[in-house]
Amino acid sequence: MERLPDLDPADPRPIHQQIAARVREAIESGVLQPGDRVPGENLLMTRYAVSRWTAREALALLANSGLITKVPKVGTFVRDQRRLQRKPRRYRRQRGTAEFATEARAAGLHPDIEADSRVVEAAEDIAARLEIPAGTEVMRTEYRFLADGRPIQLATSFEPFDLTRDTPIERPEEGPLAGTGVITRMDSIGVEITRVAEEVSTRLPSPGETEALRVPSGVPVFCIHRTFSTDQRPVEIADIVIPGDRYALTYEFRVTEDDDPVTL
Amino acid sequence: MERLPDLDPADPRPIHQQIAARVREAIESGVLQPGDRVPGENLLMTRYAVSRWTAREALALLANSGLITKVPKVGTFVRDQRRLQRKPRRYRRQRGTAEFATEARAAGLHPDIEADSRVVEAAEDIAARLEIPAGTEVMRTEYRFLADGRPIQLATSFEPFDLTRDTPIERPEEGPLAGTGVITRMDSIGVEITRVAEEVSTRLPSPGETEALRVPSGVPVFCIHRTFSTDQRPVEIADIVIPGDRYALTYEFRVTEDDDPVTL
DNA sequence: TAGTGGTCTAGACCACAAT
DNA sequence: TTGTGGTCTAGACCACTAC
Repeated sequence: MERLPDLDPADPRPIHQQIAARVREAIESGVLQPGDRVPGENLLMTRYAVSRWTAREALALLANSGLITKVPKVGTFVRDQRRLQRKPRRYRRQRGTAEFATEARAAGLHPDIEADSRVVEAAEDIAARLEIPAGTEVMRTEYRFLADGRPIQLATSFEPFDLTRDTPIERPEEGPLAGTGVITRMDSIGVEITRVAEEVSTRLPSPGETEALRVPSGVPVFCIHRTFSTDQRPVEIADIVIPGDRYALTYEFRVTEDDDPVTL
Repeated sequence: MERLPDLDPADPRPIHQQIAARVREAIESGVLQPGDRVPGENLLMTRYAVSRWTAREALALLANSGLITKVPKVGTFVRDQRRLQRKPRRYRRQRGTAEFATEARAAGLHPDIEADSRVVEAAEDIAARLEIPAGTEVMRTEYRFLADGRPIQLATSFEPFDLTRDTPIERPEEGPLAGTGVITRMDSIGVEITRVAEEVSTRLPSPGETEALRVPSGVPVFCIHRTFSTDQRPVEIADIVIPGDRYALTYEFRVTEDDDPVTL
């Protein structure tokens, strides 16, 4: 019945770590395939003659490292580790469609975008990133990106309101240019975006993000701070949160001489 | 003595989650500052009249989300959430020094690099990324990057051995060009690198990485697959592992017309 | 020596899913 | 109905740190 090997009495590690190692080896060697049921708490208790806590802790180790998923009242299963999607990050003019929708369709998924815009006063950190005084009016837009109905990306963008006030693109996701992307929209009011900067960090999701993105426990998220700028000033910043298990971010450059900047 | 508020009997959440929420609020509100001691298991047991397990689970929740650090036999402390270092990613010729050493010195740290090179036969995945047949000889180099003696970055690089065999740069970290970076080294044998691609993913560290990088539990790592190419072919690939709590990756582009690629 | 977190036992009750 | 994981109690021994 049980494929898991015995423990090694000479192993100095705690028992729960040894049990976790046995299960891990079974997964990494392919004995247990993604989606397979992992021996549960009861099974581990009897198999290794340990208490509930020890078995539970062993599984917790694996769940926290993202190797397995616990489904309450159903069982524990090997997680699928594949990264299904890519996020090529290039920025071009005249795109005609926003990044996300293009990517999703390329992956055969039906994209959907929910957006909620309102004018707010810029907080300290937002103001600093937009290089405007704190308290200045900005248009803040919260996005939820859905693929086949599942939320897959969150973003909050800020645009200085003095730029877009009383223009057709006052609200990013309304009007004729909805869904075309920042560069196209800004172009339409004569604002030429020439630079993009992204700062990528990673962390475990907050409880709110766990819920909104439905990420399994133990899966980190990417957090991207993106800035679109003209030659003069930043004109849009966005904070983007992406599940780390479903995306890889790709960046490409061309190497140039000396102090000349990079290109692809 | 205790600043933590009482629990709400009407709260439907499990007790350990409620306790974790109280501690979390104390940290996020600034009552507990980074480095401060967090109420330990014994204190939580008496404060909320719960068992050891409940108190422990509450702290485990916070530790797994990276908010606190448990130090065995010493106590539990609020983790410093600041990202101390940046990793500007630009690639230029004639750099003279490898990326890492420059970055570290800029941050006032003493850099140190350990490297171990050997010739191996390329496995399937490595061969595919280098666009060579599997089994071809490659020079594989394992790096450990230290800052002030602490390991802070791991990398494994692969170079097709037919390129560098019997040249002064056969082993990347030996000879006169040690520490100068791939672009400079390849230049010296007439191989002109013109493109760089990075694919960034994130995950929780493997047990080995946890140990090698000494990352606290609950901290994800960046995993970067980097490819240096000439106009003809890939000439170096590297898998880089970086603690996610100490680095942010920055990428900058210049926006270009239509199908023209990106630049900074 | 007192206090900490690490590890572990041996129980218990629960709601829910699968059957 | 059975089995699952979720939650929780009430103990225990340990090694190590701080004092």
